[in-house]
Amino acid sequence: MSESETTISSYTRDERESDERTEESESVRVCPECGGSVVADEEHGETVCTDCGLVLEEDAIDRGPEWRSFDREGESKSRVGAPTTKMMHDNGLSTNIGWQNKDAYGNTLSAERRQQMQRLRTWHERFRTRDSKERNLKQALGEIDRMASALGLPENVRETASVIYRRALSEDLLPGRSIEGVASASLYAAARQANTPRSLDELTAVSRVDRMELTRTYRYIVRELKLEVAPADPAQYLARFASELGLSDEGEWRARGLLKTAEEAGVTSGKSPVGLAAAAVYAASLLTNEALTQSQVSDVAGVSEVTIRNRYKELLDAAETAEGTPGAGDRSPAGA
DNA sequence: ACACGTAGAGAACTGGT
DNA sequence: ACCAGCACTCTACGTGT
Repeated sequence: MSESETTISSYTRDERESDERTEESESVRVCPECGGSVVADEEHGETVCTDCGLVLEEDAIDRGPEWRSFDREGESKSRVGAPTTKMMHDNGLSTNIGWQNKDAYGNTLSAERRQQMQRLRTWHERFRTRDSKERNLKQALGEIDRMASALGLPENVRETASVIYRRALSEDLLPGRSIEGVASASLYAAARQANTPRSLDELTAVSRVDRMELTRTYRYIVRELKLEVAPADPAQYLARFASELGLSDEGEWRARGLLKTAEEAGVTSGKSPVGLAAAAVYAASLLTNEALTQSQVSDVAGVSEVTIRNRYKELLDAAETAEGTPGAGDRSPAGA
């Protein structure tokens, strides 16, 4: 793969350099003022006369190649080519034999040649998706794409689901499980990781597997792949909520402290992170006399007022009990 | 208007068998 | 592997300040 890559890119570079040379030689003109020779100063984006210094054109656009390499040092500066994607079983890097039945010069092929090409296409396709894992992957990614479309999930979720599925495949989690089941579970996990969760019911509505198999498979792959679902840290919501509600820096700081003490007191386990963040913001607004209402916070955070009510008292209680014991050494596990 | 509490329903996870 | 129970959240409603 890397061989063909370097071949292609070096070709591209040569071609571009020769293009530049032609442009340069064509752009030699004569100065209308003094009759001297005119050159393009590409560094400054100007076309100037070398004799009298008259500027004929300025702010020229440099259409040449970039001189920096944005990927790896010393490699091609070319940006040509489609992006690779995990959504295709071969990362979108495969080649295909064209369908037009024309040769490289655009001439139509003879009947004999056409038959030959057709056979080649068939075999090429067979080799491309040769072993069972590749075929498996091809089918699964198709499923993921179909379900994601039906659920209106964005592309990054599909990418994530594809990656999860690939990991499941490479860790041999597939035997004994259906492709559709693992594909559905991957998508479910991906949607949750991307903070655009879909409920199990929504997923089973578009999936070919029933709800039980989905939950079973989902739990299995989460455990085996040690996936981090559930956005672990409530604090990551704080900044957004605080700015949308116009909470002061002081308030945001106190909210962060409330979450920290609550976590150390072990009262956050099992609670929804969004609810905790919302409650922390509300509680902090009370402490700093900023008078945010529960419904304001509820609107921005997307959790009910009831949840805020239930949580914010716990947060304040935890903060009070922690008042006397500023134990920094104690670190209780938040997850369990 | 806002804060607060409660009841009933539903969804997702956990543990027992 | 399956099922029942559980803790949590939501909606809806009523009450108090």
